[in-house]
Amino acid sequence: MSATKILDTLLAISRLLEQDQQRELERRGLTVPRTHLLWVLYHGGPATQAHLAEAVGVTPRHVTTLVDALENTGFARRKPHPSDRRAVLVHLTERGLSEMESMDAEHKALGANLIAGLSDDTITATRTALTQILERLTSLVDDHTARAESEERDR
Amino acid sequence: MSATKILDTLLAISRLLEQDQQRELERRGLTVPRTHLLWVLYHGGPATQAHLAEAVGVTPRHVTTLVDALENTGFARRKPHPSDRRAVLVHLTERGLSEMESMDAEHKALGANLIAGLSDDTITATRTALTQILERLTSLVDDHTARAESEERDR
DNA sequence: TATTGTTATACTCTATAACTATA
DNA sequence: TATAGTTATAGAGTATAACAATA
Repeated sequence: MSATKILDTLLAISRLLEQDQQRELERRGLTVPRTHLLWVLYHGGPATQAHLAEAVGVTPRHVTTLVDALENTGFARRKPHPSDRRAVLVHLTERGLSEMESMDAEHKALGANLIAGLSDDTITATRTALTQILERLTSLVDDHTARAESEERDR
Repeated sequence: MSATKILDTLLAISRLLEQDQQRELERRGLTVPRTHLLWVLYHGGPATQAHLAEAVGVTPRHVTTLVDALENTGFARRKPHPSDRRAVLVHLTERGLSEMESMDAEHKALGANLIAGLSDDTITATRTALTQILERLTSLVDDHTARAESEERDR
């Protein structure tokens, strides 16, 4: 009984989730990074590109590319910032908003569907395990980040 | 207690696993798709590019690009196919082999690390839940694939 | 002087179509 | 005629560096 069984199953689930997500997005004319940006707008309201770069975790330059694409496909729009003439505010169009709403609903349905039929005990134990795994992974990634940064400083 | 809690945790874990993996690969001078190809060579031995395209799930043309990159960085090599002069056999270099071995070891260590300290009952329940989730996701993706294909035929 | 966004350039992943050499 | 791999072309994600306009 290999110790990596759970990790392997998690990885298999990750791949399928990503695969399914990508297909659903493609069907709507979206991509993962663009949707990530829309998601930030959906939850945080109109924002400057500098803010979006920070929130999505890409360079400000790349936000320009993503917003260009989202404007061309009608999911978002730029408008001038009311008080800072350097900046723009990016906001969802009606189409962008309704896509986000329906994706939100699909997400909730999927979550319920995947665990339907499992006993309460099983669900509770799973939640416990996943929470620990998430914590360990988080600290692991933090460690690696710290190490990478210290290596960078050494150069 | 939202029904999407487990799904959200799974998604968070997926993101971290991918993030950590990408950083480890970058440190070694690899990318995810290139590593996927090396992984196939590691487990299946030398292979033609046509076979790799099938195994990795990309176009034969793209295998050319990936193998070019792996040759340039010294992880794999092409050699002529002994009996078919059209084909080449791609095989790991020593460097490619040793990287795969160390990644394999790290993968096993990570799997053990993430669940260390959890009770046997918790682990068993988690395994049950993840197995069901994986099954449901698989059939869901299959459904979506079938639907996409039938839509394609309608065009 | 610092910040916001954009032009310029480059690398990687990925695909389709057309072509060459060989089966 | 079919198969293996490559040249040609293109779209998307992503980054750095240099630059304009504004703060």
